[in-house]
Amino acid sequence: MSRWKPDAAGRLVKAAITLFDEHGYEATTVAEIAEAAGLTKRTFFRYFADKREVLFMGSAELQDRWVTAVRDAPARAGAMEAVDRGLDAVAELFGERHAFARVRARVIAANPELKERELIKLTKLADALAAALHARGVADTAAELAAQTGVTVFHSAFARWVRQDDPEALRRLIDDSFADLREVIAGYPRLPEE
Amino acid sequence: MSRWKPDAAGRLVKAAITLFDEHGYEATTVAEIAEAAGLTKRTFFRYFADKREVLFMGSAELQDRWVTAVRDAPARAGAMEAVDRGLDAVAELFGERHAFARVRARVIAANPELKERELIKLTKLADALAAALHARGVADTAAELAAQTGVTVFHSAFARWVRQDDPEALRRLIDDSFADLREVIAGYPRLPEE
DNA sequence: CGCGGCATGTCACTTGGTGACATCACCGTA
DNA sequence: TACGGTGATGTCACCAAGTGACATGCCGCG
Repeated sequence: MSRWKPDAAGRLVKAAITLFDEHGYEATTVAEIAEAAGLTKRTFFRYFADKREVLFMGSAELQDRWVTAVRDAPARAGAMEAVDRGLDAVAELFGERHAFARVRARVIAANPELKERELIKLTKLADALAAALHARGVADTAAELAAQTGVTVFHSAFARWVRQDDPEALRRLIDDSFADLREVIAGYPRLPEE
Repeated sequence: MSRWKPDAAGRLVKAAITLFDEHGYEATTVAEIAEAAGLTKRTFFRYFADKREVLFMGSAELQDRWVTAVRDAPARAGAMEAVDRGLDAVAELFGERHAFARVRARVIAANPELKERELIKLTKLADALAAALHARGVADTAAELAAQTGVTVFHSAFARWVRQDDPEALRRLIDDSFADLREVIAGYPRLPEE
């Protein structure tokens, strides 16, 4: 038996999400989380840069999958299509984590600090996607906008996914968002009256 | 002569942006800002909920103008067009603040915490716009997407505006972003090859 | 056997942020 | 003129996030 119980980071995440869900994010101190995981505050900060970060471990994996899929999309696929390919991989990734995602989403929704962190993660994700598109030869601004649009669509669909019960519904919800977006954009500009 | 020097909030903002620009955001303490403004730390927190907020006083005005313009757009204007109407008002608002906006943008860009705050302000802005669109009869998801898209376009254009020298260029840059976006979206989906 | 690395603990410290209470010029009113 | 209320500010004590320096002690390796 080794000196320490294994998976310290995992224990911290689990303890954190449990306590956040029970008592709220603000009311939970890092010391409490650490204690619940059988560790100390100092150790918590060795694994996570700050208190919020404990809820965002998985975001790197999301980004990796999506970016990889964009890079590997067929050369003839346009920017938006390449982005959409990534969403297949992403939807699959979340399929089995519906329950966890729901709790996590509830905790995040209840706290502005956590929403901020989520938004910056999404922005970094968009930046990474834009870079991947750029590498495919998409022009600068177009890459940026296609990436940001893909993230927006995903975010919108994800929000609905955690509000309903079917873990398999994510891909369909994404398609719905895409369709709505296309309609919204297609309708503009109308005849610029004046 | 009144008991206190006037415009405490304004003095705090000015002191803060100066110090942030000179020494960096993190290296500047709230106590230092307050002292530079001839006040105390406690008073700083009476005007601003936290240290970041001192850089985001103006965002309420941006939101008000945009939302108002959306509400007042002609009834027959579509969602995206109503959003675009607001951008006229917004572009005008920023015309005379190019210099200040540049310093502020530099400070924000240099610090992740501040970027987070900016993102959540933009999200709240998008939410407010979506609500205004909803009030115009636009369907839920469509309103959300149109609003978020408008904010994305604005943000992209704004970032380019502070990187160049012409204070009047904002509206044109917005139009450029819009054009790029339309092109990106219009190209998708191609034939969904299998 | 001994030694060094590495995950963790201990401790002291800075800073953001808050609650409770004190201060005191200004203003209206008797 | 005196007097009491109001409101912006100051003072003080405190909590929690986050960090740097250093201590500890199993584990594996020579």
